[in-house]
Amino acid sequence: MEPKVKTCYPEQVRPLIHPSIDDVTLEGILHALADPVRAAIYAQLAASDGAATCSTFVNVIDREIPKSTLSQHFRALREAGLVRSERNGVEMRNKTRCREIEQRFPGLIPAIMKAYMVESGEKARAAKRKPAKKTRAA
Amino acid sequence: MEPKVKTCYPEQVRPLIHPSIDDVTLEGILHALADPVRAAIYAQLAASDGAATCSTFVNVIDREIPKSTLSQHFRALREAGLVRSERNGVEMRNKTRCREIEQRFPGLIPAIMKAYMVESGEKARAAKRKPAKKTRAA
DNA sequence: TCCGTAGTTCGTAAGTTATGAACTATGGAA
DNA sequence: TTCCATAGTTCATAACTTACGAACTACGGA
Repeated sequence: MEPKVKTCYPEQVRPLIHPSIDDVTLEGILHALADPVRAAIYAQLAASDGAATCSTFVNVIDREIPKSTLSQHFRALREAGLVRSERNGVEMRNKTRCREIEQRFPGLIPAIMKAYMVESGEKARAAKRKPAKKTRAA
Repeated sequence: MEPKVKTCYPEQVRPLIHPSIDDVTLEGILHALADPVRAAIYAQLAASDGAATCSTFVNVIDREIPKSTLSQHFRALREAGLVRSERNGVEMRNKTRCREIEQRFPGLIPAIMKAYMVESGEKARAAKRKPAKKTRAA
């Protein structure tokens, strides 16, 4: 019930946490990308690195993802060191930190993304063959 | 409370589940290797692929891992398609399926293992610098 | 000042994981 | 044979993690 000061520097109030590249761990990266939604977000972000906003991804992976869930996924990617987010007015700009990660773990992200493409190619082909089912759900 | 038939073919009773290589997923692999204990087991198994038993790994990662936990970790690695286990008398022989995975996701496992080595190199160096603390635990 | 948009936080329900205790299977010794 | 030790598995449960709706904050116009 405190009067609550309204500051002019929101970044200081709710700072976005970005680990330094030296604190980025393999465990964190694998865990973050082991989630299919986050992998899809990351892949799409990497493919079109013009700094996309969060709400761009409401429909990755062919189902609607609630705002709050998306927000958590972005936090996970950010705190794993995979993306860098910057507030820009009312929205957020997200970019991959692939350059930095490439220096720390050379070849890791490209290999994972390549595997991701292999798999999504397979899925697309399977979906074309019998278009009734979509990948798994009834 | 049934009399319970004792069969001569235990493999048929409690079969070990190994996915076919086509059912191995990127998600499964990343999830399995995102756990530090499993990553250590896999790395050690990959380095010395002479088919190690489970109990060899009671002390990976500088703390004792309970048998039941180890058993679950091996199951996770097996069901992710990362290792193949064969019963051999009273024990189990575990080998990596790296050859197969390399065909399906070329470069993936080598890149992860390389990153793993980068990180464990760092940890070893840090531990040498101040030998009091061991990597994190009190 | 009010409104709409973009995201975050919180509480909770659902799912996952770790581990001790009890169990199964196997190979050898008595 | 029967008994024992060894190697792993299964089960129950406590601890942790995750997903998502509701309520909230922040910003930029009208």
